[in-house]
Amino acid sequence: MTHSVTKPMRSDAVRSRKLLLEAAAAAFAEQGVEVSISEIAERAGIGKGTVFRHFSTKEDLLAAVVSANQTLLVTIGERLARTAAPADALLEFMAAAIELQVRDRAFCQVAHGEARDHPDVRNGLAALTVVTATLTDRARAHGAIRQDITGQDVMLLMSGIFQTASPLLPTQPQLWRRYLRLVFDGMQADTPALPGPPAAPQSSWQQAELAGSPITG
Amino acid sequence: MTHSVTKPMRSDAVRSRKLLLEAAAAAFAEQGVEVSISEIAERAGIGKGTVFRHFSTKEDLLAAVVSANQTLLVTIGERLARTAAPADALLEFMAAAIELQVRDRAFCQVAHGEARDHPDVRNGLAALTVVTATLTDRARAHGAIRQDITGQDVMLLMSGIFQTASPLLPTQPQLWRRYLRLVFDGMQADTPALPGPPAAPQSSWQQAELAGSPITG
Amino acid sequence: MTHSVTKPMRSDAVRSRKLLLEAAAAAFAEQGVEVSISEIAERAGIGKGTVFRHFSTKEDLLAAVVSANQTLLVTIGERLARTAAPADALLEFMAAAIELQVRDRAFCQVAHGEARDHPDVRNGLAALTVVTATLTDRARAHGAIRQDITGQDVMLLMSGIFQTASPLLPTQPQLWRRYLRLVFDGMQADTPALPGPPAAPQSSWQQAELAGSPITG
Amino acid sequence: MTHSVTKPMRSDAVRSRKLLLEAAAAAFAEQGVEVSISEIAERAGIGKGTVFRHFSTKEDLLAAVVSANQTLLVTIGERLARTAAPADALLEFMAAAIELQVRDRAFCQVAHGEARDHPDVRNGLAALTVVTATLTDRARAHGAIRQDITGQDVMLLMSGIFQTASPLLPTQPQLWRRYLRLVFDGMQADTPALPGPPAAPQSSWQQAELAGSPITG
DNA sequence: CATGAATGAGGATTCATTCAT
DNA sequence: CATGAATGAATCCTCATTCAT
Repeated sequence: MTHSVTKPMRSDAVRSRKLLLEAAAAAFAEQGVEVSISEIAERAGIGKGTVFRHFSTKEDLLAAVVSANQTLLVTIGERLARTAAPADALLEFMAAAIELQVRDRAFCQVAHGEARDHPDVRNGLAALTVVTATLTDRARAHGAIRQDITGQDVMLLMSGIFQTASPLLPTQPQLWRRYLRLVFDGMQADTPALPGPPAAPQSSWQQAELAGSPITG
Repeated sequence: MTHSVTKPMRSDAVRSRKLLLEAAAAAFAEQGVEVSISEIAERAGIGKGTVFRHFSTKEDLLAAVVSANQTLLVTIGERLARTAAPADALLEFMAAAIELQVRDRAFCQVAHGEARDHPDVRNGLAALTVVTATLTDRARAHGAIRQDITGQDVMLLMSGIFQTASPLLPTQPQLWRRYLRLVFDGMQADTPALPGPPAAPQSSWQQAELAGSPITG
Repeated sequence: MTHSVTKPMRSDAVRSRKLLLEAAAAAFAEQGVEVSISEIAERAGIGKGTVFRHFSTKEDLLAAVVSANQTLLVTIGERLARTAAPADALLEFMAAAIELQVRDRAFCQVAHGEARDHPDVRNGLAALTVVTATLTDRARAHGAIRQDITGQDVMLLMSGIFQTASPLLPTQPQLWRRYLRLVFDGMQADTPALPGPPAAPQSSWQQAELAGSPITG
Repeated sequence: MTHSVTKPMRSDAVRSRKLLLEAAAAAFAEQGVEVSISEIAERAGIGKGTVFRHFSTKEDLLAAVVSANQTLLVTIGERLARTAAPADALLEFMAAAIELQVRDRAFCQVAHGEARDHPDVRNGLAALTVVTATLTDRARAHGAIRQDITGQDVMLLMSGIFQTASPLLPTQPQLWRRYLRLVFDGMQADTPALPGPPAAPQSSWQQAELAGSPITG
């Protein structure tokens, strides 16, 4: 990940990389993963070749953008875990995650499998899983949410909420708050246990892949 | 809709069309709208040209698959509205919709704008909106859900739930039941009003298009 | 060409063939040789398969239409040769040919090589060449045109005139009369001999093909 | 037109573009507008993608080839207007135009409407119209041609002559001289006025389009 | 015999990626 | 090292022709 043993980047290369990542983040967010490398390069004001100098495939670039978001979220989650009360910390974390992602078309696609095999994305997801579990466990321990909710449930619910609100984002940019509130109410509901086991940990993605889709068979 | 005056289809054409629609439904569900016509044709065991004989563009084919799903849902919803108690009707309708769509990758993309301009899809959505509103209004009138939930909210929540559960579908095909329960609990919660206005009716999609995205600006 | 030894056509087949030829003539005239067999069949009110029952390739159909025009012209030319004065006969023949063809987009394309290899077209052209030469020779013998104009020249000039006027046909349908008059004046001009030899007889088309194009080489 | 502020093209791009334009000109000339991009690319010895890098549609490529010819002709005409006597200037201009175009199958198709809507072609045609009118007016003013011949007539006649001679080009490449002479004699003929009004100025093409074809109705 | 359903080769175009400048 | 020119595989779609009904 880091380049501590390699020669340090030239300053213009550093600048190019920054421009590229910003442009890519914006482009992926607006248009989804189908946006072309040409357009990203143009938005960054650099040449197409330079994109491939920094990231040897398009998927690497996407993974870099996605994992930067993941890292940011992890940081936010860790801070909240240290500074906020259990219930507040979890709710604020979910709000932050959703607000960050609701504007991001590519993130929805990633949630559905795009680039999920990339090491950086996988690592980011693992870190995110850890911090989400921490926050969830604290909230659960303090009775702020029902007993049968796991960190993995929370991760999926965050993803679901932004996807719920995403279609109407242009006209109702705050709609996600409505559904976050509703879902959080559900997370606190004092009703019989939720049906089925909680979501399995992330490694199930790999198993899923190996197993083949039950739809096809 | 019906073609009572038209000559009936030849049996081989009927068979081809059936194979095609099944193959297309499966392919779109598994791989999303990006799946190629060639692959669909191959899976159906027919020639590429035959696909275009039945649907003159790829988008028409997608719209046919999507609107068939929409029609099925509308039928289910209408039956439930006649036969089931208000709260049960709504819950069962949501369950049916989610179960039908959770397996469908293309449906997620449609929820995010793909093919939404196709007349068949638009009509299907309108019909779906009507029946969802009916069921929601009944449930609300009977006090089965909180007062500030609209049919449009329900449509978005259904879409969100299947998208929540979709990533883990291969290993945990029943996971959506968990989140449907949780959301339905949230829909019944006796807490202060949900923040913000409910989702605007569907026509806001068009307005959104005209208004341009606030993200880009 | 004729089917004297074969079984006579069924009356519905005769009717289909007539409808087909009329529709094809109109379609080729309006849209050129690129018009699709589907459209021709539809205009004729018959099935696509029936087109191929009557003409086993599209080129055969085109050749039939073209050679019907050629035959008609030959008939007109032969009558004029019998009934009109030499100069009038030639001028009227040219007028008839141009008027017939000026509306025909496909004919321009045939003039430039399309279907020229088809036996029927070749035969029609041969017959047309004969009658044109007859009329030209008579006119020349009577001093109605300059001595160095041949029948082949006249054939090419007819073709050129309708192509001159063709682009403006929609707005000025009578424009060809203007250029026929002008060319006919040129054919009578009392000036030094025209440069170069007259056009060679039609067989040169074949030689041309074998020789390859001087442009490419 | 010129790109004085733009970065100069890279030498390899210049070479590709030159190869492409030459190959395209030859291919369109020989085979007409129906020639495939694949074949053009192959003849140019470049990849298919490179064609689209230089011209974003096939029609743009065709327009580039056609308008290069138009520009060349305009230049020739303007020089002749400055340097030659009125009658000679017109005759030489017609000769140059015909010689340039007689080899060009695509040009015939353009004369019949192909690509006429492309801005470059339209502009080229307008410029060609202007210079032809200038030369024609001078010749008429000096009594070198009859009074009722307009520039528009001359443009159509040039087009007609090369189309007259085009079919026999491979075996008789100089045949057009024969018909140019004949037509020019006709343009000088001292006979009663030519029938009908002269050809309308070029804008009639547009009117024609709007009016619909009298053939179809 | 007529029909139109099925076919698949072929065409224009896009775009991630490679490589000469 | 940055650039953008070149590449060609892959995509959607058309249409002459074949063949089952």
